[in-house]
Amino acid sequence: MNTDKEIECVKNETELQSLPLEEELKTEMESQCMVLTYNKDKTIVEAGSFMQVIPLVLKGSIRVFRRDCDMDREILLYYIDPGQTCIMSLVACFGYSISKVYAVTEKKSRLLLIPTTRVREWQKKYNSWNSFVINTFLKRYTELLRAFDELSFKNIDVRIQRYLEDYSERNVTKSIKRTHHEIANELGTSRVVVSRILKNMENAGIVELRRGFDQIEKITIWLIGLRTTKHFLL
Amino acid sequence: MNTDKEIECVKNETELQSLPLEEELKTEMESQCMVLTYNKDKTIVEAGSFMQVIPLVLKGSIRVFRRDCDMDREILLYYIDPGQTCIMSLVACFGYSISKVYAVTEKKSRLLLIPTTRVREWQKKYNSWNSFVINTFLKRYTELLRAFDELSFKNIDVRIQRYLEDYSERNVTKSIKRTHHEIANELGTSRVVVSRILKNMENAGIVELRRGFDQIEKITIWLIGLRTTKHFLL
DNA sequence: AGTTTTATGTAACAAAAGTTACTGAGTTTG
DNA sequence: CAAACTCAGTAACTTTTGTTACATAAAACT
Repeated sequence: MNTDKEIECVKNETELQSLPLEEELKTEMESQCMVLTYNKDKTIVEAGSFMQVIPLVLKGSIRVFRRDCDMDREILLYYIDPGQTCIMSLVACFGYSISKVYAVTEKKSRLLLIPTTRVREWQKKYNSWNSFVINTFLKRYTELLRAFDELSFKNIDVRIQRYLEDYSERNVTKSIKRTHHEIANELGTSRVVVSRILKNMENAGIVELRRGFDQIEKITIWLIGLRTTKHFLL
Repeated sequence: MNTDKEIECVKNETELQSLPLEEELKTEMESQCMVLTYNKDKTIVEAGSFMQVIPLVLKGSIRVFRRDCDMDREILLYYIDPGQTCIMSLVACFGYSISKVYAVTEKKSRLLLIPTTRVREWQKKYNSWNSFVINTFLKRYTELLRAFDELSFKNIDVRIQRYLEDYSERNVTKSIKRTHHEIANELGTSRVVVSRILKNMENAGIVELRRGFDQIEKITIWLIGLRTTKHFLL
C-alpha cells in the first residue's frame, strides 16, 4: 500500500506561511531548501547516519526512538509534529557526534529539508530562527527529563496509563489504534507485559479492548475513563 | 565542619581569565556578576525555586539530581564542573517552567552568578556566549540521552560498573570514596542492592572494598581492574 | 574506654518485570 | 474456502530488583 520511496514534490508557496518566522527568512527558505513528501513508515534518519540536512515537519509527524541491538528492543524518545524539528539532527548539525536514533514517519508527511550550513548561519542572522533553535532544545530537554523520570520512578502500569493518556490527547481521540506490540516498543518493554496490563485495565473498567474494527485500521483500545487511580493492579 | 552558609568573597580578576570567552564579555561579567564561594554540600538550587541568576562554576563542582518525594529516592542527572553551567537554570531562564531538580555543591566551590537578564542579552551580543549556551544544551542533552538509554536497556550491575568507571575517570583515581548509600542515590536504587552487587564484584576480583582509610575520608572502593566482562554476576 | 552513630553484610522474602510456550481469534491471501 | 499470518490471551516460570530485618564493623563522640 505504502511504497517506501519518498515522493518528490514541487514547493508550494503557501506551506511555509504558518511558520512563526520572519518573512525574509521564509523567502530564503524557499530558495535554499527542499520540500519532500514521505509516505507512512518511511525511515528518515538511520542510526548515526551523517546529516546533510535537518528536517522540519510541515505536515504529518515523525516518531524518533532509540534501539538496543543486543536485546532487540526499542524505546520512543519523542514525536516531531508540524512546526517542529528533530533535536538529534540539530545536535549533529552543531557538531556533536550523534547518538544512534531512528526516525520514522508516523503518517504521510511533508518535510522541509534545511541544509545544516544554513542552520548555523541563520541562527546568527535571524532572531526568530535563534529562538526556534533554543526552544527546540528547551522543549526536548524538558521532555526527555520527564521520560527519564518516569523510567526511574514509575512502574510500567502507570507508564502505560500515561502513554494512553498522551496518545489520546495528542490525537484528540479516545480510540487508540495500536497493537500491543507497538505500545511495548514505544515503552521499551515486551508485548506480553503490555497485554497483561491492558487486560488488567480492562477488568478494572478503565479501557475496553477491541480488535480490527474499521476494515483497514489497526487494533483499538477504547478509553472508557482513564482515572488516576494509583494501583488498580492486584 | 562545613557551615551551611555561603562565604561572600571579593572578586578576583584573574578567575575569569581561563574562560574561553571574548575579553569584552569578561569585562562585562566582572562588572555585572557576583562571585561567591560555597562550602561543600551547600544547596544551590532547591526544587523549582525561581531563578534570578544562573551559576557558572569557576572552581569545585556541583551535583544535580532529581528526587521522587513519594519514594524518597533520588537519581543523579549530571555534574557541573569548572567552566560549565546548569542547564536547568538555562531552561528556566529561557522561559520554560523548571522541573524540580536539586543542585548541591560536591566540594567547596566558587561560582559566578550571572543575572538571567544578561544571559539572553549576551546570547545575541557575543558569539562566544551564544556558542557556550548552545554547547551546554548539546552536552547535557547527549548526556541525558545516554543516561536514559542505560536506564532503559541496562541492568543495575552494569550501571554500577559504569558509574565506577565514570567516577574513576572524572576524578583521575582508582580509589572511590563514596558510601554505598551515596552510590545508590546517584543511581536511583537502594543501598542494599548496591552493597550486594559491590560484594559480588569484589568476589569476582573486580574491586576491593575498604572502610574509612585516611582518617577523615569516606569509604573506599578500590578498583582493581574494571573489565568489561559482560556478566560476572552469578 | 564506653556509648552512639554511621556504614556495611547478609538472609529471607516480596514485588515487578521479562520470557517461553502454547492457544485461539481474526485477517489476509492464494 | 483453506492455508498462512498476525495479533492477543494466558499460564507457568525465571530473573531482576526492591524491602525488611537484623548483625556486625568501624568511626565519631563524649
